[in-house]
Amino acid sequence: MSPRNAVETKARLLAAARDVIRAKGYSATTVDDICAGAGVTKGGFFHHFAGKEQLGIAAAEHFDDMAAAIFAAAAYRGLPDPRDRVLGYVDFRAAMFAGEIPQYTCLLGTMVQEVYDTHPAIAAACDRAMSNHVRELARDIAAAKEKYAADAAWSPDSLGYHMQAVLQGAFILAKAKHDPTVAKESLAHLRRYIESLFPVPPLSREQNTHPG
Amino acid sequence: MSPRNAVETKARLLAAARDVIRAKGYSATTVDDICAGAGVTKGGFFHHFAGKEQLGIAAAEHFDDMAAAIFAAAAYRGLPDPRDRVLGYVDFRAAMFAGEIPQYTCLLGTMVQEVYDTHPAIAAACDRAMSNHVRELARDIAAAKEKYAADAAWSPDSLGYHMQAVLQGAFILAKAKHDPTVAKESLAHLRRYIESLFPVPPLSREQNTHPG
DNA sequence: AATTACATACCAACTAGTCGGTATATTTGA
DNA sequence: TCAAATATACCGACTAGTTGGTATGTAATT
Repeated sequence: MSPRNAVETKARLLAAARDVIRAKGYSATTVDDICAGAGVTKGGFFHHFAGKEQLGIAAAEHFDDMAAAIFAAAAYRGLPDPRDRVLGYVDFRAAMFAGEIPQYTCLLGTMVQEVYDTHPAIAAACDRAMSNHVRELARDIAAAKEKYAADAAWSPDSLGYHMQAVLQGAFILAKAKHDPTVAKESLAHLRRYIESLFPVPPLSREQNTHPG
Repeated sequence: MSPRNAVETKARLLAAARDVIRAKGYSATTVDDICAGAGVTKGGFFHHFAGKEQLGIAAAEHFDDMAAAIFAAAAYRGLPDPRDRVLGYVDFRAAMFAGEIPQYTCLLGTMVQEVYDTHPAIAAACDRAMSNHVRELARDIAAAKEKYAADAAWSPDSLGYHMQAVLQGAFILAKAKHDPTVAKESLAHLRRYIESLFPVPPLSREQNTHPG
């Protein structure tokens, strides 16, 4: 809360944008909403951002950075087998479905749904952020595929995007029902699918848990 | 375009709402937008709807009715085997990913994403419409499950919702990329999953295509 | 004649963005 | 070292335009 700290004020504005937009959507959130959430006046807002659209772009990039940090630090990332890391990602996301809806839903999907046609610059920022996330995920997917399903026809990227699709759709279900139960069941289906894509050889399971 | 036809005017307003909201989102579409799309003035709009929120609710119900008619008339509905009908549904939806984005995306998912917290009545209408759709779908799923995977742990409803989740997520991917390619690949993953859920006995396939 | 189905004109509230001003840092100059 | 000068960070009132909604009028239908 220290005043006259530009980086911190900007961070508060971005955090407020992240929370308010996830709760009300991009179009319905006013810059006054964000100012109130950040404890800044309009003058301060427009000192840091050229306009509402610029804030949307910056919020998408900020969200990507935050997400990257969270997933990089998650425990499942330390698992030796890439198959376990991919499944661990799904479990990690499933465990997030708790508390208030705006806290676990995705700013990128919420924004791009509304503005894909009216604000192409925001849509492009959301695409970049989502693709960054998929790229990280696809590294583990590619490693697991090489180990357990080298000849399969699908690409690691397509599975990474499919996982994002299930997540985004699960968020919509949770919003429609004001309840994450059905959304979590959808993630359970996704997990079962991924398990089936990477069949574990019954006898050599112990050996396969070794890295490499 | 015949004037003084109340039902047709209301239908034009609902059609305009369906198209404009899918293109711009609920919050960003003004009632003037809808009036312009329907060729009606504001007085006419407020004669038919008590307010913008009432229109949103009616649009959700209208969308459900329209979708029900489309899927009831689709060719795959005539297939004798329920497994083929479930897979036929996925193929039917995949084939829809063509043309302009607002023409194949889902009004319900678009709206509920924005208004789940600010307009609970609209969110409830979207939930009802989506659940109606899933209920129809789950009838075929239940029949296929009884025939091919009677002992499986998942419920027909949960798979129906999972299929909707993949579709809703695929729409978001298509919007982010302004391209349906990745979205269609996600549906291909969904199809592969459903195939694996209903394993066809290798020798008795001919017999199994008989109804009953 | 009465009701329905619209059109037109209008309003109060709200919205993104502007603008002049002020308080705090930071740099400069002696 | 310490002002003076300048740049940065932020405030809050204001504006031009937009928005959902209303009040009133009028032509067609019953």
